[in-house]
Amino acid sequence: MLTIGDFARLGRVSPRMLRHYDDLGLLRPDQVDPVSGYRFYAVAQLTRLHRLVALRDLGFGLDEIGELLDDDLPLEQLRGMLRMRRSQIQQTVAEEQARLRRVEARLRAIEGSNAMQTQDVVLKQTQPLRIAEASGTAPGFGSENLAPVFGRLFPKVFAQLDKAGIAPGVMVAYYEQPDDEGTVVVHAGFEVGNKKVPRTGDVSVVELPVIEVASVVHRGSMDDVEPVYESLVRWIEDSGLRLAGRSRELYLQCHEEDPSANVTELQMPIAR
Amino acid sequence: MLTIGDFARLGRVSPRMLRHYDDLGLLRPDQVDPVSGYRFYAVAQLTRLHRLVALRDLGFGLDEIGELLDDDLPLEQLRGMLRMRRSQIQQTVAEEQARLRRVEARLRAIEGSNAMQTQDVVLKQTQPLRIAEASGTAPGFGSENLAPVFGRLFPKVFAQLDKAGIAPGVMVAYYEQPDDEGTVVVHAGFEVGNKKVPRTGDVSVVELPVIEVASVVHRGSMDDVEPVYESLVRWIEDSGLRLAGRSRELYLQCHEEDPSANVTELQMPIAR
DNA sequence: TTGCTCCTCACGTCACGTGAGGTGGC
DNA sequence: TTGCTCCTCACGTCACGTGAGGTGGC
Repeated sequence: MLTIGDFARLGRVSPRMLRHYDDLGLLRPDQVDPVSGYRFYAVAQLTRLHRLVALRDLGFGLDEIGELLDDDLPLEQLRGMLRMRRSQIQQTVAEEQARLRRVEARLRAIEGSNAMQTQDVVLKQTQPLRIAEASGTAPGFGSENLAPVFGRLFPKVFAQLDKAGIAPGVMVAYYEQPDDEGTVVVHAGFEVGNKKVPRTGDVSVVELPVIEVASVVHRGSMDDVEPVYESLVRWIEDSGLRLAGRSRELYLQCHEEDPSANVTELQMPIAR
Repeated sequence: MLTIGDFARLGRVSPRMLRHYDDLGLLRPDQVDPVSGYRFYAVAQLTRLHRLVALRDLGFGLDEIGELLDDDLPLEQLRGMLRMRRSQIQQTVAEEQARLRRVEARLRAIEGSNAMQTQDVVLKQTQPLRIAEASGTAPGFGSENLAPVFGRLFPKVFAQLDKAGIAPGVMVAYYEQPDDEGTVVVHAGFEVGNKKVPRTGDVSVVELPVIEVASVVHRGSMDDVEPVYESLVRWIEDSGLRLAGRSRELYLQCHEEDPSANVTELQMPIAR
């Protein structure tokens, strides 16, 4: 018969763990002194402790170990739990490897001294977004191409909403894949939440799908957005991800008079 | 100015998180209503939230993020923290992959239906072990070869300890690498803790090094140990580890009259 | 009035580590 | 008497999730 300290040394665990396993009913001492409460363990119990530790080292929680220690656990259930554990670990490994790629991308970015730009890139699901929008075409990207199109589209949508008495939400633009000559279809409009919007010829209501994006917040004029997009694309490639479509832009704060105070979120759809 | 709910939706976090970051001083609201305690955020604060989330996604703790969000953090320190993070993640990945191999080994063991034997294998550091021992040679492994040697060695060491008035601890044996003809040097003795043992010609005191072992508890007669050793070796190979020396045996419970109640721990040194 | 959002506690999570405060045998 | 071991609470860990109980504006 062994004291808790001796049994703990034998099993290479702490006495605290043995008390914990006792509390949870996973490994009861062979005997307990009714007066002092001292726990006494039999050497033969080392088998069960060993099994418990082995399962813990496989990453099972103590609640699962409670089931697994059951002597007449059906083999099929053991197999099932091991398979589940396997796929959980596989997922953990994949996640940590992706995280590792992102850390390494950041380290490379520091060397390349574009540290500022990649500080703030975040992977996330987009918020659900229901917008009233109009579309048009621009001969390419860049403020010089897009500004005139936005100049037509936004007021048009705004006027429609105003006429219907709907307060517009955040200003949004998104793009379709440009054709071979670089011509790009531009969608521009405002978030409308769940409000009913009368349909007219030019303005339609679209629910943008919830997708996974790499997102970065740009502060200042959209004239200066080009390098931010560049580093966003580089970040995505550096992180071992793939671009999966054209970007969305959310003009979160937009003052004509002071573009330096503008805040724009750039979202690029990604795939793994 | 945004309420906490709006800002949370924008940043794809929960209001609870924003309150938590406020409590920790990581992201203070732009304004707080002194009467109601309502928090109000500026759109421009999305930059900082984004940076915070990005760092969190790299696996930094919130205490570290507190340092990293400091605007005039020296570049060298940022680099240092990223490198540390990288090596931590690399270690996590390595550990999880090792764990994955062990789970897969268990699954294979189930199919091979030697499930019982591999249930209890555990990786651990050996306990510090100081023993009084004598050595001899046996023509090979197996009870028929070892029993006569043990029959000479154990009584000899026991007698020495008895003469010196020292209570012997657990009975231990370990082996050296067998030579080409299979002849093996056998060491056998008893744990003596820190007690002083008089040195004599035949009995010497040895501190066994603390090493990493794969350990399994065998119950019953040592005549039946062979298949246990076999599955232990298979487990080691299956887990992607290497054998690194000969085994130790700890006879934790040893009754001549009822060998079926015996408890023996088998330890095999391993390397990664 | 009913929802909705906001607020501040405060408990729960997971597997223990770490005292605090006290007891019993050498 | 001094160490050593044992005991039972009970707090702390980490980043929040989840009520509970209450308030304020549409």
